[in-house]
Amino acid sequence: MNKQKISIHEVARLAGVSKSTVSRVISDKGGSVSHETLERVHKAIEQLGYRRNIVAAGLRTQKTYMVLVMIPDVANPFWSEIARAVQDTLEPEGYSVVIGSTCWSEERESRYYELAQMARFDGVILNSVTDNIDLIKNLGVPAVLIGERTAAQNIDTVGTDTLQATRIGMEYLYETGHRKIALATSDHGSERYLSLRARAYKDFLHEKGLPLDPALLFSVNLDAEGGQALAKQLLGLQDWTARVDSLLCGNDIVAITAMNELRKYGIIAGIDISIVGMDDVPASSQTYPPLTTVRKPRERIGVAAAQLLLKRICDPLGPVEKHLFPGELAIRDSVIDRRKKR
Amino acid sequence: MNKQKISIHEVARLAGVSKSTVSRVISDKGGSVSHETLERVHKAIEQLGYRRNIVAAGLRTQKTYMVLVMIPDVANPFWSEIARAVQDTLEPEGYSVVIGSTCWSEERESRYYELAQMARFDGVILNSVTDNIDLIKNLGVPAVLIGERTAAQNIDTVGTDTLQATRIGMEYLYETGHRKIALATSDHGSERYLSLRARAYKDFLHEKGLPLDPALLFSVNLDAEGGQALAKQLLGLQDWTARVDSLLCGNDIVAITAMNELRKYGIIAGIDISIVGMDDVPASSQTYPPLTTVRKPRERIGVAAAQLLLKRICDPLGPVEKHLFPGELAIRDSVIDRRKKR
DNA sequence: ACTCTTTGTGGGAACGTTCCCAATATGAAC
DNA sequence: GTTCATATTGGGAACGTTCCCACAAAGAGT
Repeated sequence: MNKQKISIHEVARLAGVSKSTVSRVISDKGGSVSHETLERVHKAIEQLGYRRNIVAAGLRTQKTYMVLVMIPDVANPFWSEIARAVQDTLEPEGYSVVIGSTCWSEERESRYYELAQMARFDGVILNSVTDNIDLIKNLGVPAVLIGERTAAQNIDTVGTDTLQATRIGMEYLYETGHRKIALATSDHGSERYLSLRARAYKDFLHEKGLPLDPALLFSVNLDAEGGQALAKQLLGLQDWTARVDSLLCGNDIVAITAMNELRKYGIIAGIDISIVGMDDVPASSQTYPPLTTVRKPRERIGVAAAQLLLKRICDPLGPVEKHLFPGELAIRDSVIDRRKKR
Repeated sequence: MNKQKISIHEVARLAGVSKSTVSRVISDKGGSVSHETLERVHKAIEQLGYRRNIVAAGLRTQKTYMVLVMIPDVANPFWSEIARAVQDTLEPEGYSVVIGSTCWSEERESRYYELAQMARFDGVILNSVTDNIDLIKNLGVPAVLIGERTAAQNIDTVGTDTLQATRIGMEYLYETGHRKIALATSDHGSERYLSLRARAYKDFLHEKGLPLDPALLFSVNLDAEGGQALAKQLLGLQDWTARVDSLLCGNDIVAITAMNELRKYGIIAGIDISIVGMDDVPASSQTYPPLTTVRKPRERIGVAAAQLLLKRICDPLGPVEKHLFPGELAIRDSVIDRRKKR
């Protein structure tokens, strides 16, 4: 908190130039300033300890060069790695990236939506739990969605191909001899994971001529508590050992905590039941046993989201784009090879 | 991107009042406006789809009501939980909290320092790797440090009592019969963890009359790679099994990855070697075996940091405060009870 | 010498909001 | 009726920077 006001006026006075010249020296756009004048201004800046007020610049230029990345769960490395990739991509372009943590809360989302609407950010990259897609569309600021939303056909979107990712998890379980596969996904947002993953799951079962047991479709929060709940629900399923030989989870956090919860009851992943995660966060290779999972290419997602946002900032009226990247299997030790038993 | 300019002037015109009256309606400070006028203004706002420009308000009031939390490793739940506590504390006070992820990079820190200096944030809460403490002191914006820095005696600080936290880890190991304790800490920042934890470590050994083997002081990055490096360095230590019976790690991430790395060589935590972590992040109870660790009260840290920042914003010249909270043991299964063998 | 182009500089106004102060009206107390 | 206090409103200026446009000077070409 400087007691002495130091704006470009004071710098201009000391350097013996106009405020326009000072502005030309300090602003990103610049302009022609002679070398001699440049030095005089820089010396005055240093002498006075002047610091540019970018709020003022932002008001004049209508640009803040700040981008908000709204992520629902900071503690999940999946999201933090996406944020990092966004950062790596946007910073060289002159943008500062900050993270808004929404904690899966619609109220917290609203708070950041308000900031975005009120000229605080030049763009927003987000994953959202809101059912009110129009809210995102009407932000009045360039936005890129991470993760498929069937209701968001006219918002730029980047993500993993949920159908394909779920499918390769199912395929791997099938190929390793599993026939009684349970699916654990999320009921956040009515048209989200539930329908896409459930669809892939049902399609696959149908394609292989396997029966669909609706009770094997679990809906839990995609966090640690959800993983614990999943284990409990599974154990509470009547005659579950006869009905379930494997579990495909909506993310690694759920898979890991379910795995550890089941161990408390003597049920060991990779021995008694097979478990497959989704994401391939760093922790999944650190579990015991290491978790087989479907890797989501989060760096690619982050980079693509950032690039799409840059494009949208340059051309607000350009065509909507959607980039879905395939997942890939990361085979570790949590899946039993049941083919030996056939 | 509205094509039609809608500022308070347009609202005022439609509502048949002055811009001052519109400002009184929309601004946080408010002012007296008759009920009838209030409704007219609100109707005009809705009709025009007006959105307040808080960048403009920020320039006038010299306040943005945004607080930056700079954290070095978003993927470490320790930091994300602190950020959440900060958020929970500051949001009801009218501040919006955003996270700047520095990724242990001094260059990235600098970037956010610049934003802070240039009037973008009302306050900053940070952990920092920079050796240039004056940089933080001269931010010109209220700042609260998380984590002890001996060089930062005149910056508000909140953290865990590193000496005490290290001590109770050592005590627990000692009481369970360990006499050859190795310490893994970080060399980030020359006066940081290394000296405080090393000091507590050396003091404790001295107090118990135990010999100090300098080779048992490991310095690694406090991340997953560091944990792997730690395991390798330990195994590369000549005659290590005779020299080390336990390992106190600088954080849980290091402990967990070291534990898993050692397992690859048939060395099992809780059976062949004892391992204690630091932090008690959620993952530490999910390991196999679950990790004994020193819990850092991150919610308390986050709340205290936020409160200290509020105080600093209100009174920039008030006395410097420092709050160090004690760690507490979270005893799980990674420590061998060696007392039976004495 | 004259014309054209480029470089460099300065002043004014814009950006959108808030706050200060003056003016007016109303109500209560004497 | 007079005085005082409060509620309400409006206009101007401030906040700090950028950009537009005008002007002057210098250099190159004819």
